[in-house]
Amino acid sequence: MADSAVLTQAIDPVSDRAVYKQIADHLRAAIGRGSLREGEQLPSEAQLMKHYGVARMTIRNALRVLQDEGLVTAEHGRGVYVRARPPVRRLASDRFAQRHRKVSRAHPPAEIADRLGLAADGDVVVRSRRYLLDGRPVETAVSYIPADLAEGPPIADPNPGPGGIYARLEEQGAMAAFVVEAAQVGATPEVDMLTEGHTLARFTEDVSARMPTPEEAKVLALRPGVPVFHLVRTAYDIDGRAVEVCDTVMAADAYQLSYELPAH
Amino acid sequence: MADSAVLTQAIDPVSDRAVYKQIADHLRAAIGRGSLREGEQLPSEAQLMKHYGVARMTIRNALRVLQDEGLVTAEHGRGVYVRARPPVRRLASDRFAQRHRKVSRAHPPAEIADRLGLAADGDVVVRSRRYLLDGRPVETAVSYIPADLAEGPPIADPNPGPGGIYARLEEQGAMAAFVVEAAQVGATPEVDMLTEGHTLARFTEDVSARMPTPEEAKVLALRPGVPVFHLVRTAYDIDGRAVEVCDTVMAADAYQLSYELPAH
DNA sequence: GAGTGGTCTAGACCACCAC
DNA sequence: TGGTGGTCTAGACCACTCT
Repeated sequence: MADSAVLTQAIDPVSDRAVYKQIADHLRAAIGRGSLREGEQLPSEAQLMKHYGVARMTIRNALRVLQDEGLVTAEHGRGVYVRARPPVRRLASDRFAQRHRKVSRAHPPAEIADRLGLAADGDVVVRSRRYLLDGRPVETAVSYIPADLAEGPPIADPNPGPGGIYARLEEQGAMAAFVVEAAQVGATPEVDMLTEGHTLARFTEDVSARMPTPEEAKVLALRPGVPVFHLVRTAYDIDGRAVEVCDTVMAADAYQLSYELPAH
Repeated sequence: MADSAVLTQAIDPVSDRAVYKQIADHLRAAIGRGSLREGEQLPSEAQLMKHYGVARMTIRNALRVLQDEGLVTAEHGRGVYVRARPPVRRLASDRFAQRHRKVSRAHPPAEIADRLGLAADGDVVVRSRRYLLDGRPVETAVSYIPADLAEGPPIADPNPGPGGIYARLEEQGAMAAFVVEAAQVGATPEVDMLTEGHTLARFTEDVSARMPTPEEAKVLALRPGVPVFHLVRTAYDIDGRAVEVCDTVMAADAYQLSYELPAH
């Protein structure tokens, strides 16, 4: 563990700045200058109480600040550790494994129906899946395709069988398969199925970032202080019809989205 | 204020789930089903203590959970309020005002030099600016241009004068101006200057999301629980040379990034 | 069993806001 | 001036981890 001697500064109790914030500042500075290195354990709460001469809640408030900033993580019964900065990972799609595929037919949420140009009671085929990166769930995705565009057994079968969706589609002959690669995003390698005559022309992607809902935090096993990307991709055919909306939530510490844009 | 009668459920003190989490669950559900509406004030801490029969710290822990999730905001001396969900704002560039322009010449950080294909001691022109949206600072941006590509008075002058940068460039005749619009992003309307012969061909944008550093939170006046977008855009000319790197931090509650991608 | 962080109590004083 | 949230104290018991 880090010796608490690395924390030489004293607290000014008459300062306007709250004591717990001053302590957070000290600890943050110690991390910043490398006195506390990545992965290293911080002094325990008891040690910090003694070192700074304050009550436990004050120490805990200071540590909470650092946790909220994503600088440290607390591990119950073990200690508080300096967190490695979220790694910048370029995604290679082959590192992904898909699990928990689910296909169903339903009425779409209003916002989705709107994007698809459907009536609120229009039928869509819904495909949900979860992506794993090195065994960790990092992304959930739900795609919606108007029911009249998605037909036949493949869409109803979560497991396309040997050769994947391509093979099934070619056997049928009546379907066209499109590899949907969102430019350089790589984040959402996707195969979608549309009935013949619908050639994909373009996509739009709307990207938001926010803190996760409790459910998202649970599903994605997110540590406190990790936001999520919320990405909504709409695919249009050459007639300008929206043929798919894909709604994706990603753990932001596992992704860097990369886009390639023409200067035009 | 919301009547605390909207919170009808009781706490199970023998449950495994921590009491403060149960209380957070109750309040979250009340917000979710609309019993507590956007902008509405929650019962005060004192009322909640009485209602749930717990100590103040327990209530405060519950409220902290909701704050971290971005569902409520506390206002000192006033109360705790249900927060409006981060508005989806399509950006119109004319809503932006630029302030605090600063132009300087320096050695670039290692990562920037790397992207520009420069030696670590190479000179770059650095332009910093801050964008305001409805008077609120929502974005800070720093762009780096290799010094040998950016020449003459305009680049050294934060205030280009009447007619803007274009006019100055045309007067000089030796420079070409490029309007750099990151496709549909709209987030970073940008005018860059390059010496003649450098025609922009494409951009890459790398997008991350994370919690802000304390400094970023201060500069962008971020409320707790609001992450930031970190966007690094690199511009390439037709020869494949990186001619500008723009490093941008944006308040995630003020932005939705929109990208238009060809299906190719 | 010893040490760690997680939760909770029951107080206290303060700064800020609205009336 | 009274009510609000912000900070802080000094305890307590618990669950978890490691040895």
